[in-house]
Amino acid sequence: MRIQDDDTTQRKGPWTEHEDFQLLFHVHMLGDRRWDFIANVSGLKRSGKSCRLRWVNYLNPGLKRGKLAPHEERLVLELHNKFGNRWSKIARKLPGRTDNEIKNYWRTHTRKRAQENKKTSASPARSPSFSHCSSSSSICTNHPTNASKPTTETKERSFYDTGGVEMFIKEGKTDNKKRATTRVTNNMGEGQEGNHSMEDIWKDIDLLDDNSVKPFFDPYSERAPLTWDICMSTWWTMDGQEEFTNNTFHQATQTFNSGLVD
DNA sequence: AAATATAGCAACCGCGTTGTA
DNA sequence: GTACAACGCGGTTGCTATATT
Repeated sequence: MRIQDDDTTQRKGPWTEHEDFQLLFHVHMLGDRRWDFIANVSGLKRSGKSCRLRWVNYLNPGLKRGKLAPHEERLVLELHNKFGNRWSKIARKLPGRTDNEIKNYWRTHTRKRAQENKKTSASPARSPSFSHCSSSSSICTNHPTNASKPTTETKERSFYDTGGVEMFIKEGKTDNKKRATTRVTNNMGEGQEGNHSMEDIWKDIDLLDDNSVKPFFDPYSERAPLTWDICMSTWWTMDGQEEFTNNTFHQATQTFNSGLVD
C-alpha cells in the first residue's frame, strides 16, 4: 500500500473517508477551483492536483455510479469513433460520467474485443459499432482528431468541469447523495478514520447548507462559534488569501478538524 | 479450498494549455 | 512580453474483487 512517506512529503494512494470529508467540506466552503489553495488550507497532505482528481472522479455530487447503460455504451462507441481518445470530450456528452470512467470502460471493452477476436481470429466478426475501429487497440483508423473537428469548439460544461460551489448548492443533492453513498465501502482500514460514512458526510453538508447561522464547530469548544455566514462574509471581504488563511478560515478548519478527530 | 488469471476501477504522472502577476 | 503557477487531459500503473482452474 502506498501511503505517505513522512510529514514533509505529500500523501499518495487511496483516500480515506476522513480525507474525503475534509475535501468535501473545503470544496463546499471555497468552491471547486483553486485546488492548490484548497489543498493547503484543508490540511490535507495532498497536492491540489490530487484533490481535484478526487473531486472530479469520486466526490462530485453530479456523478453517476454503476455500469454504463446500453445507450451510454453505444454513445461511447459512436463518440470514440468520432473523436478518438478525446475522453474529456466524450465525457461531456455523457452527463454524470467522467473521462476516467469512460477511458477505463473503453480499455476493458477493447480488451474484451481483442480477446474475442483472438478466439475467432479466422473470421473476425466485428460488431457494427466497431466497424470503423481497430479491434485490438483503442486507435481508430479514421481518427477524427482533425477529420471531423467541430467548427465551433462549444463551451459545453461537463459535470466535472469545476464551476464553483454555487452549482453544487443550487442543484438538489437528494439523488446525488444516493449515488455518493453507493461506494463508501472502500478506503477503509486506516485505523479510526473510517468512522464517517458518505451518508454522514452529506448530512453534515446539509447542515452547512442550512446556513441560517448554523455553526460548524465543536459544541464543546469554548471558541466563539464560527458560522457559515461569518466565514463566507470574511472570505469575500478579504483582500489577500494569506490573511484569510491565517485568521478565520484557519480557525474554522482547526475547529472542524478537531471536532472530526474527537 | 487454494492458486492463478482477469476485470474493473482509483489514482498517479507527465505534459500541454491557460491564467495571472 | 515573460515567467511562473495552476489547471486539465490522456496515458499508465497498481490495487482489489471476482471468476476460473
